[in-house]
Amino acid sequence: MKQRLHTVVIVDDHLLLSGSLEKLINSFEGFKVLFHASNGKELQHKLKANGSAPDIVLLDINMPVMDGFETAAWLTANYPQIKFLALSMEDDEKVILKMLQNGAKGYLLKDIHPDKLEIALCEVIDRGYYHSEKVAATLLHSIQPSNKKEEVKFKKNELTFLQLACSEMTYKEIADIMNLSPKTIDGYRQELFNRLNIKNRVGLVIYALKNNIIEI
Amino acid sequence: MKQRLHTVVIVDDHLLLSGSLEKLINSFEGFKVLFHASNGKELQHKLKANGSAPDIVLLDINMPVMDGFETAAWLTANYPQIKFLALSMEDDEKVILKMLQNGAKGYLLKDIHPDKLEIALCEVIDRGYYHSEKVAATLLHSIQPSNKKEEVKFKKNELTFLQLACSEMTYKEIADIMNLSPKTIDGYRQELFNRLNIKNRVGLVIYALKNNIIEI
DNA sequence: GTGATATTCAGGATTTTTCCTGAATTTACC
DNA sequence: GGTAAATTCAGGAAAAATCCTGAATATCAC
Repeated sequence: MKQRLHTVVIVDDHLLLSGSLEKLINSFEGFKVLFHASNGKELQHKLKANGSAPDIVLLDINMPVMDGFETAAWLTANYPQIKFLALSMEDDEKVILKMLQNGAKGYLLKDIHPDKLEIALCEVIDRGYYHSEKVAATLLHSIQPSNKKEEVKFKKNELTFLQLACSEMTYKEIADIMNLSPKTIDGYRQELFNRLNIKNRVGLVIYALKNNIIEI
Repeated sequence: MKQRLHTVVIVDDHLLLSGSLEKLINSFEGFKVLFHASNGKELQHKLKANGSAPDIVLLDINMPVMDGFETAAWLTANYPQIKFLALSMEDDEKVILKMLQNGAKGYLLKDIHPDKLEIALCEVIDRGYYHSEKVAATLLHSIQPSNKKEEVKFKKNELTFLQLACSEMTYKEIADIMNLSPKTIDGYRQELFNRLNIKNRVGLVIYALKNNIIEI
């Protein structure tokens, strides 16, 4: 005979995906979707309203209101018994690591084959986690060449300056906004040029974009 | 009694979405998914191999190998009897217009409710097209203020300069590469500043990024 | 406190960017 | 050919960015 149904909750702002995912998951033997939420806040409310917690949460990362990172942290803190899998489009190494650090039991790319999803759900139930070859490789890679490129950290003022430098403001105007002397701003600039190994302000903009420090 | 089944083909590189979409669509009355393709090239092959053409194609826009625009043009040219709906994450006005110009019978955002998909499919069968309120509004907007912001075109040299300006090179270095006097480059710069209404080189970089003139 | 370190800021100089005007040359068109 | 328009380029100057060194101040550990 079959064991009881494992319950799943889907958190994703793309209704079309979450809706059709539900059909797919319900077609798997032994799994049933309890409900959806389109962001973390909604998940919080529905979990509180709904008495019973699901076995598994499928958690999208890119969401409005309360994104996957926050939601992951909250789930880990408040519902440690719920196992959740991160669901995302891109395989950004930093993003993967952050989600796993926040307690995700696995990381699924949205371009996987549907059969893989069934495998992943079963493995999470049976072994407590699921890691695709791709993610496993990423994990391996993340610990190997860590000595090569050391972490670049920014102090709060440096970050503010970096963001403001990606605008049409002059350094003098930036100094006014930050309530600092233009000479201090010049110091920030010089320090960043050295640390990031760039030659001019355009380099700053490119760096900020590549490292997701600003959006355009 | 029910009329014959309407056939659907899904073209999307996200297997998870296309796989679960299949379940969803098959659950709609009167619709059946024939097959998937993960890009335009694959669709071409499968259409040729498969004798019968589907009634409807759901066409993702962002795909590798052969994207939605190319595929749309090819479908319109070679299979005019197939009605296809564009499927996308973003509601970029230019993208919507381009797909509709290329023959799409409608434009679906991936965050719509699954019920909307059923409505869209039925309307495409019955009326030949489907336009959500959002897309209809975009269409309206695109024809109204068209007189306000006129098209911005670039000459070949201007474009080259614009791209090179988004680097750490000085204008003198750019002039050397383009085999022109630094004063000519200065002329390009000034002309672009005026036309694009920007104040400095950072503005150029931002403009180039926003308008997909460069990639980072 | 006291020394070490980090932060803020100045002086001063050079390079680059930005701006304005106009001239020489090329191209387009009738 | 001749005229209009576009393109290329110069002179010259002000503003901004870039670079280097060092000093005053604040912060922190002990």
